[in-house]
Amino acid sequence: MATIVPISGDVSPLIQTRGNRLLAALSRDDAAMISPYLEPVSFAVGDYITRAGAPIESLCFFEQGIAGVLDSLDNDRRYAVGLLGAEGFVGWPLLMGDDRSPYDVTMRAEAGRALRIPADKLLAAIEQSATLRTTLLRFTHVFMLQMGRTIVSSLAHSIERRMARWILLYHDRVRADEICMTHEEFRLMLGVRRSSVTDALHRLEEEQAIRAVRAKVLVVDRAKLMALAGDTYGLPEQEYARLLE
Amino acid sequence: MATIVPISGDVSPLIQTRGNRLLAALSRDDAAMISPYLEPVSFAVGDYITRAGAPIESLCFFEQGIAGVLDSLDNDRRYAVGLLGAEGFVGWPLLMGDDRSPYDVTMRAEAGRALRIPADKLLAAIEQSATLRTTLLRFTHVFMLQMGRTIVSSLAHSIERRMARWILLYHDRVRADEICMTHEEFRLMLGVRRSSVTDALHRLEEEQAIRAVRAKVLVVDRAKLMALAGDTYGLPEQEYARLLE
DNA sequence: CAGACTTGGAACGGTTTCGTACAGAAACGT
DNA sequence: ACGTTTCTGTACGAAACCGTTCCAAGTCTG
Repeated sequence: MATIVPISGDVSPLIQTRGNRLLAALSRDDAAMISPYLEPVSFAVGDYITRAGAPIESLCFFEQGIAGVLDSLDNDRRYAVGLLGAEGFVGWPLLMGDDRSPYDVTMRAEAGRALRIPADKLLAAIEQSATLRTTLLRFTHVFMLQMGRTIVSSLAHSIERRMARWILLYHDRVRADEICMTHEEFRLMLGVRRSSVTDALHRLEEEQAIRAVRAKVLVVDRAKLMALAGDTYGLPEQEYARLLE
Repeated sequence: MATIVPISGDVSPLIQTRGNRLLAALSRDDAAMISPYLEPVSFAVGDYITRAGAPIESLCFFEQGIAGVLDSLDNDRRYAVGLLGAEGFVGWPLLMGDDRSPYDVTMRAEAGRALRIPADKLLAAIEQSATLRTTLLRFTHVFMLQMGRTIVSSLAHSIERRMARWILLYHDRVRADEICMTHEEFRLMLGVRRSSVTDALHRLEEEQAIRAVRAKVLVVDRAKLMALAGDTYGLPEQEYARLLE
């Protein structure tokens, strides 16, 4: 069941290499500056990387797994505002002059592996190196673009089309066509009731874009998903490539 | 018609002083570094400050007026992803290592006045001063928080409640209880059809939260609007106060 | 003043989505 | 093996929202 399935259709523009892509993009000097402080950590699905309101004590550069960035309303329901994997890191508010995390960040879909660095070490490093700082800020910027597209997507598109987008975002961040996602997981992303998820999944299945089995989604036709997502998918990914490669 | 009406109910936490609040928050040194390059400009309603995809040649610190940050889908419809006024500036992607603007930014509701600085001058300045850089990044961070709340708002709330939120965001950025907003303006923010705006406005009027006259909304009961907006309003504003004052 | 344009109000049927509730199916613990 | 939990499918009426169209009222222009 944990079989690695080759990626279907077009290849995901985001995740190609092992390890964290931001770290891989660093210059030799920048990498040398922070690597002594990087410490490997792992997370199980559901684990919290940060909690809303808590001080940021360290930053995590993911090597595997998917982190969901969640905002909660009235201490009640929670909604995803974004998603990231091995292309990014968690703790960006620190670079933006905030010492607390505004969001819950939790592992989703698959277990995570990351390199963790203490906040003070990284702050010292970006004070020294403008190129390091720029690299990290560029990722933050791309994440902001993703948030922007989440807004227009939720305003303009039906549940089915928004679902296609989220599947793509997950697909980009796993190394297989098999994505572990329960309906409840989708509910978090889409902010809809669980049975609407069921219906939308069935529609995507009828269109042969995916196959859904218990707690899993199989990407069958990536091109079809991209057609459904329209412009709500793609731009942040292109910008990542342009700015960070 | 351009009469200045005193602000009703609780005072807006955002705009109290004249001039740009970020510039006002700068240290003497930081201000001295950039002020030689600041040049006053004005914009009419509808004017573009930046266009999506265009290189960022200058940054604008608003002193008056409201700027809407708009994303467009399939070169067709446009949707607002955020709003800012004299508490912020336009051109933040430059600080994040991007030289192009991802969004259209246009003047809304009322004519604008701003101080403009060439991109290269500002880049040089933030290279010199970490405090200047932090101040500007903090605003960007707060803007990101606003985007996050726009996401949860559009996922969780009805048109009426989302409208209450946008009215508050506008209210904070004008110096009166009179806000110039056509139904078409709301349509842009809410991503709904124009007649839904009409209906929602009527409901808010019935509840005595606002009064709507042609092309204008009068804030009558700010507390009621805040109750409707719930947690989708307030946090970014608090964070602005915490980080920038 | 006359015509053009912008803004707002109302109505239609149709679709999407909601809230809720219930039941079957698969996985899990013991 | 058994009960329990998790995940999924389905159904119901109700509400929200949609696209569209038409018209009235206000504003602007010449």
